[in-house]
Amino acid sequence: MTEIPKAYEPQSVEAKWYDFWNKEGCFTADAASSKPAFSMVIPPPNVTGILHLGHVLNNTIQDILARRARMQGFEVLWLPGTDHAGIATQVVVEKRLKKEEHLTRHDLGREKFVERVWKWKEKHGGIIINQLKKLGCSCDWTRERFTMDERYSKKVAEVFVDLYNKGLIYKGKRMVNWCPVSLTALSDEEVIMKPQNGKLYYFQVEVAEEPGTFLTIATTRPETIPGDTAVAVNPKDERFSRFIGKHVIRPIPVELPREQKLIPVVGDEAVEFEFGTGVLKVTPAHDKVDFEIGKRHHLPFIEVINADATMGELAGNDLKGLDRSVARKKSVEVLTSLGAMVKEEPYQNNVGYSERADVPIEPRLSEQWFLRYPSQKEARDVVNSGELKFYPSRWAKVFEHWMVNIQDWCISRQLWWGHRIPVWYKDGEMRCQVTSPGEGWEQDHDVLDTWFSSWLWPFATMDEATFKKFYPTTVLVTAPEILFFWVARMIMAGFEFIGKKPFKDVYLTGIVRDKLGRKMSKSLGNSPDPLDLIARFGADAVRMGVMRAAPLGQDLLFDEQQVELGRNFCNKLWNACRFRQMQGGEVEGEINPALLTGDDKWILSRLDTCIREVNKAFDDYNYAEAVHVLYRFFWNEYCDWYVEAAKASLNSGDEKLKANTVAVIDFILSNTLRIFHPLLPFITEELWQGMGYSKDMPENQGGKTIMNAPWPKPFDKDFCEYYGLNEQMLKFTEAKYDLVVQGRNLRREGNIPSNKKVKFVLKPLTKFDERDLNVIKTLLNADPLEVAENYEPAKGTPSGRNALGEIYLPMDGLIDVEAERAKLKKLLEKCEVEIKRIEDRLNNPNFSQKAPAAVLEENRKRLTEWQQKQKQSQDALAALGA
RNA sequence: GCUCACUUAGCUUAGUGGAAGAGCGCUUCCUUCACACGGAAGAGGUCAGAAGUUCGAAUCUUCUAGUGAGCACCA
Repeated sequence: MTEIPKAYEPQSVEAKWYDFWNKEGCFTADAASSKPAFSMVIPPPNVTGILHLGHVLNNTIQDILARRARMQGFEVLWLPGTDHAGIATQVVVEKRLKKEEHLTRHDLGREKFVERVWKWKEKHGGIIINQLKKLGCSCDWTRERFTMDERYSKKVAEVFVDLYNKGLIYKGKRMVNWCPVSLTALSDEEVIMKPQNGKLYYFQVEVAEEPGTFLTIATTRPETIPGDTAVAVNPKDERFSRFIGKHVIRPIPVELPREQKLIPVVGDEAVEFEFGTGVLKVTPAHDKVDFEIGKRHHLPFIEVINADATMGELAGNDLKGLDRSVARKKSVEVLTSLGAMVKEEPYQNNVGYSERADVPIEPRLSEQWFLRYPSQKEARDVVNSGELKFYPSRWAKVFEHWMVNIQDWCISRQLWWGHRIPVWYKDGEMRCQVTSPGEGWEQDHDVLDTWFSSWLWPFATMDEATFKKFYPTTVLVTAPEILFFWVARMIMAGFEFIGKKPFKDVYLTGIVRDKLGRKMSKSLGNSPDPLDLIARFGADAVRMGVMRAAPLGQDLLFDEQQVELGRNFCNKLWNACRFRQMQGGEVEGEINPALLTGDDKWILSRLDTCIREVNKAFDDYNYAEAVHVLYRFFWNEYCDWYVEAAKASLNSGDEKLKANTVAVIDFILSNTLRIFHPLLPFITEELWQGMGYSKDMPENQGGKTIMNAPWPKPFDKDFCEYYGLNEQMLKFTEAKYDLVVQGRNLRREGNIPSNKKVKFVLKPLTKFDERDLNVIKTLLNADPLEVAENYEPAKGTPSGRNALGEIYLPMDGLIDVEAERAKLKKLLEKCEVEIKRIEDRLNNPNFSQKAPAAVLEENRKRLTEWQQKQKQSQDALAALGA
């Protein structure tokens, strides 16, 4: 590192290193490697997708996992790719077509339109991939896949044929969720229930057999009256059971002759006494529950709503052609004019909305393909037994709940963009096979639900050699929103088609919200653009900010301040390395144990703790904790204490001592950079190379890139012995720092500016060596630091004390005996309270008999400490005079 | 309606039975030679409420209140 800017400038280094890694093949997995495998498949973003903070969270976690695993000696595959996203993509291209050429897809025709989508994909589909690169994601781009790749598509068709042959896929006319905008069926998972403020309309119908007798019916959908083919009551309902078997006169369409308006009253247990009037109108063609009732009582199915949610011919003269919402108002008018309206009241209910088009779905009778889920038992067993783990574990329950209530999956979509259903028709004959049976066979017009291809992602993306080495994958990292859409289905597919689970662990991230706890959304405008954040703060800062804010198992409240903190941290790391550079000397010299100071040993020991804690946090997928540990170690322990203390040695004039200190610094920094690399890949590479730590190193020791440097290991026993790391030394050093804090406090209380050198007196109660005294002097900015075993302070000299000794700040003419006395009294009070509390506890026979020995020991030790402190304070108070 | 989370300092949160911790923010001081994207010292908490178990509860149990999510839905 020659020219070192004062502040870290991420913009100038990120692209450089990403290109370097990519060009050097650092991300490419070797299927022939003898190293143990670590593999992940990326949750494929939609090709239409644009990077949002959810992706950042998700992919940063995966990148951390991948980079750490590489450093730990695994052969890592992180397989990237994109999803063709049926509806989403088709809608995007259709909109564009309409805007730019005023054409609909029907104007172009199916073949031409699909061609257009492909062209669009080639041109715009890679945006999100490039964004992931900006974030630093170390995906194996040589293996990038798309769910409509030729090989992948073939696999999808084969799976369909296989399931068909097993009798799990069937075609049937059923009630499906119909999206009147996209004009396609949807699966239950694509329907979102939303509360609506609507109205409950009460109208009456005359009983045909008893003229003058009326039944009142409550409904939210009066426009479906023309489709009613019965009225249902609960057979146990004494108010109405006598009407069962009779008929009522359906009021709409008004123009029909009386005999065509007669519909039967049926008895069905599904009708609830309490709701509305207890009388239910039954519209078998347009409601799920009514469909079931209709089947039970063999009622006719009259379709009165068209595919586009306008009213059909059978709705009658008053309603036909109207949109469903207009028809609702119109039907109320008609009922009113007939004198059939009783009342309407405000009513809140839930209505299913199409996830993509955001309009109410229409339950619609339609011919679709369905899948009875395969390998359900295996999927449930593997999760229940803990053989496949969810993190956090509560998601396993949510998974189980869904599996228990699982419904057949409607897999056909009336779209053009997607995998076409591999079924062929000719002369009323039907065949299910991957390729056309030959001349004259026409393929089914529908395509498959996008998720029908996504659920094969963990293996359909892998070639034979890759599969052999890397399946099953190690861990899947994804958002909980797609637990049912994707995760559950992949588990079943894994068992059905491979006979093995697709991944060992599933880590479900939180949902990213804004700092007020609201979901990120375009309409709220509270969703920051990650690329903008990267441009302003750097990718490392964004990664750190997001990771720091992600508490385990909970949603993440994002605030730009977090990213700012990440940037500040990078700057700190940068400057700490700069400080090392300014010391000069040999890079990574040998550490001589004989020359180690207490501070050196302390920071080495803290590094060891840091490595252990970070490893545990990463193994638990606890990223916020890992960041917290790293932050504490590097900023609070290394920079705030060690570097400041080391300045005493560095400026001592003792060249050997200085060289040894620099060697310790190099050791710490080399480990720090490596342990930070998964989180902060760019800055650590820049510093690794710039500091010269890569120099003369073999490739597997980080010679080419920090990516290949070994992951730091906790120290073993021999290491600790060799360098003299022990508990006693740590305690001493920490007590030394405590004395410093107390001394600084005196300075603050005495209103002495921190940049002013001032005389401190240390009255030692134990032996300090020269270097320790020098450190205390440096840290206190004391000059001189007088050491006097028999120091007799003037009355009122501000003081602090602990087991190592007493520290005084003599102040000429500014002695405030009262203040010092008050301080000591306050301390004594605290001592009394604590001593009493601990004594009471120890004197309680129940406690001393039942508490574990370690706890007892701990309490006794604490008691001694407080008593010692009490004694010291009493002495000091006595010295002040009464 | 059912299920599951969550409630600790102004904010975001760590803490699964044995002295209430962190970051941000706040107060005061400091441009001293790595860093003002910085340094130093502080203030701030009846751990949502109640009852119980225990020698001992932020932590376990039960109830209550609030917040959030998922599932099921009544026309």
